[in-house]
Amino acid sequence: MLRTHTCGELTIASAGQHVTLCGWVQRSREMGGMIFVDIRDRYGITQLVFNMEVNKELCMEALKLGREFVIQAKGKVAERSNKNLKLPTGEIEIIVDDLKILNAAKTPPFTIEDNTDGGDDLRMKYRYLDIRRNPVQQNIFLRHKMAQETRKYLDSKGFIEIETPVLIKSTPEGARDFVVPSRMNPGEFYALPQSPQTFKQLLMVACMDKYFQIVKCFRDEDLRADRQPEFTQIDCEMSFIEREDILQMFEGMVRHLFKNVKGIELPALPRMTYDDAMKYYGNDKPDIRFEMKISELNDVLKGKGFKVFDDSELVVGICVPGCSEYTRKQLDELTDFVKRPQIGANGMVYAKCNNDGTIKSSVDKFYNEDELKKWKALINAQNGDLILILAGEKNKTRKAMSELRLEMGNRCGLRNKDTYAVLWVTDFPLLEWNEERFYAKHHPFTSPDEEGISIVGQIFKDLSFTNEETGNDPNAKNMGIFYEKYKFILENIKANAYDMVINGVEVGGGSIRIHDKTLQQKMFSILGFSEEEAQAQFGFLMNAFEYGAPPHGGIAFGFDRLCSLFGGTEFIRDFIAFPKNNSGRDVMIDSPSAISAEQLKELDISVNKK
RNA sequence: GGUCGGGUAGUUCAGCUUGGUUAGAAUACAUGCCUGUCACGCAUGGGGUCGCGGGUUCGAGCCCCGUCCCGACCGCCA
Repeated sequence: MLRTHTCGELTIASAGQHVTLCGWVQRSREMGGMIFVDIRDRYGITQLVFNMEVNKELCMEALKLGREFVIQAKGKVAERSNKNLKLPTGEIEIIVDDLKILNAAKTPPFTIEDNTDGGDDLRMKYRYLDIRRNPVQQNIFLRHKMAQETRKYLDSKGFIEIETPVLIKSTPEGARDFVVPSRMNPGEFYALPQSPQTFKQLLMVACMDKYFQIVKCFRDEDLRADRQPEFTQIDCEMSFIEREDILQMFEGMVRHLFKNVKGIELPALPRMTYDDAMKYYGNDKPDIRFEMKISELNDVLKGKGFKVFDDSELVVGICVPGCSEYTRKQLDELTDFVKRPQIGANGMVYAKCNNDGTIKSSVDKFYNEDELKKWKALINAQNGDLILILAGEKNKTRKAMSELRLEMGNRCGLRNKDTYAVLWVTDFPLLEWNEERFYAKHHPFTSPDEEGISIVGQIFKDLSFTNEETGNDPNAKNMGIFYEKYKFILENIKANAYDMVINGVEVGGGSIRIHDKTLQQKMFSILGFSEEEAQAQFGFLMNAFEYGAPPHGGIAFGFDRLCSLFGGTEFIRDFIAFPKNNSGRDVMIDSPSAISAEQLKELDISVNKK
């Protein structure tokens, strides 16, 4: 060992000991006759002292030290005459008698300090220096702790960790695949998994019963602050269970994590249906750290001659507590906020519930004081509150109001990052209509709820939904006829699916899966797959279902997001050792990059030159 | 694919509204002084392709057009 101790462990109790420390030079302070050098490693910082009068030669060595030099220092632990109570090791220092420079260092491009002067781009380029900084280290330690506690909990519940392959098969549903050419099979490609979904289901067929994996997944879609092209999931699946078993098991997991990582005892998780989430929060991942629920106001506000409301499908309002004194300027800001193209509202109506009981609105022309009082009652506003109203097409208006609600939550300081509101959102729609066909909202292996299963059965029975009738071809006209006939019914089928939401962030989602080949085939039909396509892409799964598939279901958590939430930010990049930038590039290793003509030839691939 | 913001010293930024002297500050770095500092202090100094290309103008860091890069968001993310 090159060291006897780390830079974070020596205290007054060690005074008098002769020790050897290794680490990086944080900073040196030259005082003429004395030199103080802070030496840093993963564990902390310790002060080294050199004295001109005691050992001039050693001081001359110490003067050569620059920031981030790697050194080994031997010396005696001594109590400081001037203690620094800000440091855990601040009561002692090392009176150095031997100093070795293990490696010199160039001056780093940014300061290695908690509040660095480096910008994001530069820090990513020199991520190995960035990671030396304490806040980044803390994030990485947090992630480690989260992973260990996750394993501890799941292991204690009898889950076994099984690795699934990374080189798999491209499928048309869902996100774009990252694709890997196969040299041995020219012209053919593997795909990297978007999730180990089908493999974990096959493990259930294989009697593994309770499976988990902390696993990298890949999606070739545009990035966000909370989205990376490669990310980590806590992927789980169980057999012989119902929805309730999964909710209990993983409520237990998140409670375990909060307790053991954050020291927080979480209350029992509330549950909300998707329909209620959309109605009251305008969003399927509501932030319930604060109330400010959305009220639907059609009954009272429509039909009074205000054309904007009268022509709207939906009029919604929120009551912002204590904001009746908002100025014209602030209200204009909010109007601009909701009119931004990303939000897309046409305007905003407000009503101030003044402290004296009067109400002043932006539509006084159309609504008298009595009408406004009805608003106030309907929305349950108090004197001093501000009512904000948006109107328009239902989904768009809900979405806009959701954004406005979150903005007002921010403005009112109701979205504290140290407060955690965790809930389950349940009963999602099974299918989503998109222009010409249905897509699975969760994924095509999701089971409809009990009612949905019988509806699907009924549809196929009614119709004798056979190949002759529809061709089972998504492009065929008769598929269109099928959709036309059953769109409304299909749209309203609920999935046996659930999401876990923390502070307005979807951290996990799962479902009870289909384990019956026939039902799975029907689902693929509804999604517009021909029998041949379904067989070609998912035959391996449906074949497996013929050999005794147990009822099963599971869930997957976005591990990076979970870590970032526990760390109090929404930037998952901060919790990934080597993240990609906005354009999917790793600026440190400069990837992706071109490959050689030789490699291309071996892979039988040609690239279009720009 | 789209909207918005940004790109000026090693680094983080100011300067741009209203074009005009040698482009500034902080920090980092270098040198000197300093025996109890710990964001040490003091003094001195070096350091600039104002992202790139074009245009307008007597004159462009500043105005216009294009382009590249970075960030946030919308679309997208079963």
